[in-house]
Amino acid sequence: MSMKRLYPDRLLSSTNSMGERLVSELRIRIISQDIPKESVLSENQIAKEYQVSRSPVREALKVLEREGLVRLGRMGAIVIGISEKDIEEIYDIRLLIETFVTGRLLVSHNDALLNELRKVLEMMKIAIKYGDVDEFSFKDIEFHEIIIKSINHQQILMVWNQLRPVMECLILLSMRYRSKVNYEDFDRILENHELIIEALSTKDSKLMDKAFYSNFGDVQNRVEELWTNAEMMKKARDYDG
Amino acid sequence: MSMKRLYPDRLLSSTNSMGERLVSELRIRIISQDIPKESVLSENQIAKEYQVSRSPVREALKVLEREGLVRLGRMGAIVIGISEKDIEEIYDIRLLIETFVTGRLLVSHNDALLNELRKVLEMMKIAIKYGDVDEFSFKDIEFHEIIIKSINHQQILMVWNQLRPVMECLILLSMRYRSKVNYEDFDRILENHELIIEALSTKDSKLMDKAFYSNFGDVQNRVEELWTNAEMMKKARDYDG
DNA sequence: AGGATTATACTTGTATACAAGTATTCATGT
DNA sequence: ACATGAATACTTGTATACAAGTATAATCCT
Repeated sequence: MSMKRLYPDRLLSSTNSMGERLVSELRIRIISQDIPKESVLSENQIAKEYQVSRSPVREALKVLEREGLVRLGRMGAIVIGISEKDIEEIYDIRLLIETFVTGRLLVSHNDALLNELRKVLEMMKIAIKYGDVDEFSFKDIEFHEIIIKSINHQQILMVWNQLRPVMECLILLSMRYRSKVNYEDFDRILENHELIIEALSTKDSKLMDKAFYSNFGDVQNRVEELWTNAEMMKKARDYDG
Repeated sequence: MSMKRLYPDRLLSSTNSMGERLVSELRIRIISQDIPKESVLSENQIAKEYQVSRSPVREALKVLEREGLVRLGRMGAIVIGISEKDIEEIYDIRLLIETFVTGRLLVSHNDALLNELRKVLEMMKIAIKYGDVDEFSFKDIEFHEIIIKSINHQQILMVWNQLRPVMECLILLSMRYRSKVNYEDFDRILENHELIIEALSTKDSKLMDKAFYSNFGDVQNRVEELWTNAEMMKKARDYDG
């Protein structure tokens, strides 16, 4: 790949195939509107651009189709991208998942889980202390993923896994943007995660719902403008740590 | 493809590529345990068996991996298959989806939806009257899909779409099995669908929940033994209308 | 005989070649 | 000038070829 890469390398385990890298790179380019909506991509064109053959490109496009980011027609892949409605809907699903999960966690106590969550939260604090926004984003997702994995529900996990990559991009971009505009937001995000741990530890279901709900509000509402304002999105794209 | 095909042709629109056909065929073979769990499939082996090249096979396996039916390792694809826990979990998700959807339907009245549901229900009755179990199954799924699609929630639809093919197989197999063992089950399934329509039309949320819940119970519990008993599964596989 | 090492037959990932179909363009006929 | 049709340059879907890696089997050495 020749051009500047938007997706951070460290999130790609070195064993990943070219196809998987392509997916990550194309995904964030589409979501950040570096590849504009309704543009048409062809396998050959992308293959040429990234100096690879059609095989991994084809693979990548299939994945992006399943994530709803492109529509594969007979004549090229049409870029759908992400709308504000999509983002709302994604958080609908996330709320569904997390409500389901915490519902099950109320009846099973699990100290190991709480410990791991505290560990990740500490890491989030460190990350933000040193201005490592990408790492912060990654750990944020990991925090929630740990909770979801804790109930051992394969199908819920699959739904999460389908959503995860897109959400990762959304969070990554919004956090990068914040880091230049609303740095104090991070404190509130951290507080929210404390609240989640608190709710899980006391098994207070109302507190739990409140914590998740306000977490979504925090993560999402504050940067609504990001998704419609091209200038702001450019800032988020051009972030380089 | 040379051997007997388990997946009914008519559900494959003729425009489908070889890869998509392969997916459907492999999926039902895995779920019906015609391909046993923990067996190892290689791209070359399947390609040879179905007289196609590796390209469509590779594509098919990737899809099956996303559905959790196989695990793609460095050395062949290991068949995971479906466990009873998986089935329970799938119906967890389905309940989540349908509860979410009907929650939204309570505030928006939609006569066109009800009409379409009645139409499909009539078709289900005809199908079963003439002993067309596959068509009955297909219409059953369509019934629920229509409801889900009615709220115009892209992400919910994507979750449904991810689940749909596997569920289609589960329903297809269980219905085939019923048709030889518990034919009267179909009447109760029809009644349940009447109940759903009734609940939707009166906007009775309790009735709605009850209808969906008992529908799941009906669809699922009665044939639990199917998924553990190889003989029964063979019957369901060998169904030929 | 038994353990290490080379050979071999597999596996996937990627590149390339070919076939079939579609949109565009350009020429041609009136 | 304009509609019609043939040529061309694209597109995807599939098949095949090659490279790199891995497990199994055979061989060799002690």
